Amino acid sequence: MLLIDLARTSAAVAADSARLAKIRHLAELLARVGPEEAEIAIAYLSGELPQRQIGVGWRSLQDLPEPRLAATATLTQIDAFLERIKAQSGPGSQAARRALVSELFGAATRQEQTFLSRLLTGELRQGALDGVMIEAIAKAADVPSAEVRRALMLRGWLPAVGAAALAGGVTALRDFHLEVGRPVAPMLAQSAPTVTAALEKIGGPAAIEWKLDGIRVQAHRSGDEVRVFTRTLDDITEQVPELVEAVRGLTATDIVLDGEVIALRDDATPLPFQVTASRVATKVGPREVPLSVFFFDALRVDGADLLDLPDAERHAALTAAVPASLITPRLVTGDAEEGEEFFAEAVRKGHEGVVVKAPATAYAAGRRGAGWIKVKPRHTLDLVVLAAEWGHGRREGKLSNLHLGAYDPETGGFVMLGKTFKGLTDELLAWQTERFLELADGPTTEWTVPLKPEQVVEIAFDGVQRSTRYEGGMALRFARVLRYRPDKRAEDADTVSAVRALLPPA
DNA sequence: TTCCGACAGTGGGGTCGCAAT
DNA sequence: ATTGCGACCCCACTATCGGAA
Repeated sequence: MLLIDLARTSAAVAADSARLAKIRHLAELLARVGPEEAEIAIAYLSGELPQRQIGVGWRSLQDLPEPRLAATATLTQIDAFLERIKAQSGPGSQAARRALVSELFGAATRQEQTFLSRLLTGELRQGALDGVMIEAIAKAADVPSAEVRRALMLRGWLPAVGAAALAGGVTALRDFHLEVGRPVAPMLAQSAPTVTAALEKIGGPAAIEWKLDGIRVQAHRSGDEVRVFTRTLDDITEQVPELVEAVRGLTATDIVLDGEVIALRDDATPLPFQVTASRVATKVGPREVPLSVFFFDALRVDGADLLDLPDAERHAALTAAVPASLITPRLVTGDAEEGEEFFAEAVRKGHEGVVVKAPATAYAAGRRGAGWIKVKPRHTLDLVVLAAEWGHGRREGKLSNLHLGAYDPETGGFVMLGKTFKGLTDELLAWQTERFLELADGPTTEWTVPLKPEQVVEIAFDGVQRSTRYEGGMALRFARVLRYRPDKRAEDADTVSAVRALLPPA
């Protein structure tokens, strides 16, 4: 199959807003692709690469050669080429990559170039990724989409699942099983503003667990062999020896556990997320900060798969196999007041919040099902918009991303604390574009419009963290817009010292 | 007919490793 | 030694479609 076939399908998918039409376009193409190229086609059309990453990002795709007129490249050829690009390493590798990228794009038509650069930068923008592709595979292979979804959870890689479905139907999909050593796509959580709201959503007693601000891990053990994977199924075994030892210390030898690694102080309160992230990312050099691990789910214990069991039964298996010191604190209750107090206690101890879990829910990966609901405290500040950036994609032509500042009464100036683009409705985007063009003041760059510091905006965020990026030495975590405050003047905005007071101890 | 679950899109700060400067 | 890029960790929110109610 030719790359241009995929590029055309992608364009057709992008042109139709209806999801069913997108699925039809994708399924039609999948029906035509041969077994050798099925994985590549599914990967590309769901915005992924068989190589996963090849070391080429937006910057490497800035100056591309003129396109050709004739499209001749096959999927197999493109795949082999990307493999070559990925294989470059050592001194001279960046130049070699550039040369190969140039060769690849020089042999492509304009439409192929567009498709390839979007694919390589991870911005396919066709309104279809894994979720829609699952439906397209189900349609093309004439199998229930639930079967595709389940196989994906177990295998963690949709192109492989899709190729199997196209070649062997439901029978092939049912051949995917939980394998110790191969990571399962992790179950994710929705969110709610309060524990009370979360309990209402679940509609009965629920398990409430501390939400630790660390890194999600899935630990597999078979005999003495232990492997540890992240949320995106990357293998981080070498970076977390403490976790490996903890799992080796269990009596169960055939086990798959879900949990969180985190760096704690001596008094068991959590260190900032940055500390945990730094420790886990470090492959070479000293490991001064110790890591702790807390498990909250068991997917397999002593050869028994638990995925389809309700949460309560999986947790019973977890407590039977793992000592309490390695299990996330948990309370089962239907009482909202008791639940709120448990949440407050977790927050008092410095943790991120809680996760509320419906007792009957099976382990379901991929979808953010209503089985798990996270609850975190929310802070707010009134800040001043210092600049705005032009948006991309569906926000093109709109001023989208805001630079946020706190008031400094000592200088009469403003200290930048970060940016946000979240929480804006289309209406608000339109309004702020007009408003900010009126406030524009100073040298505009290609993307950024500096503003007179007059517009106050109420911002929600999860916390204040230390920053080397901003002069004030602080940045907001997960900032989002709540509403504009036309009633406030810039001098009425929250002050730098008020923000500093929210900074946790080092 | 209305409601709501699931999905895709739009980007945020921070960290590391690696190659180039 | 420093800088820039790519890849990864954490992530919130809105718009939209289409099946459920």
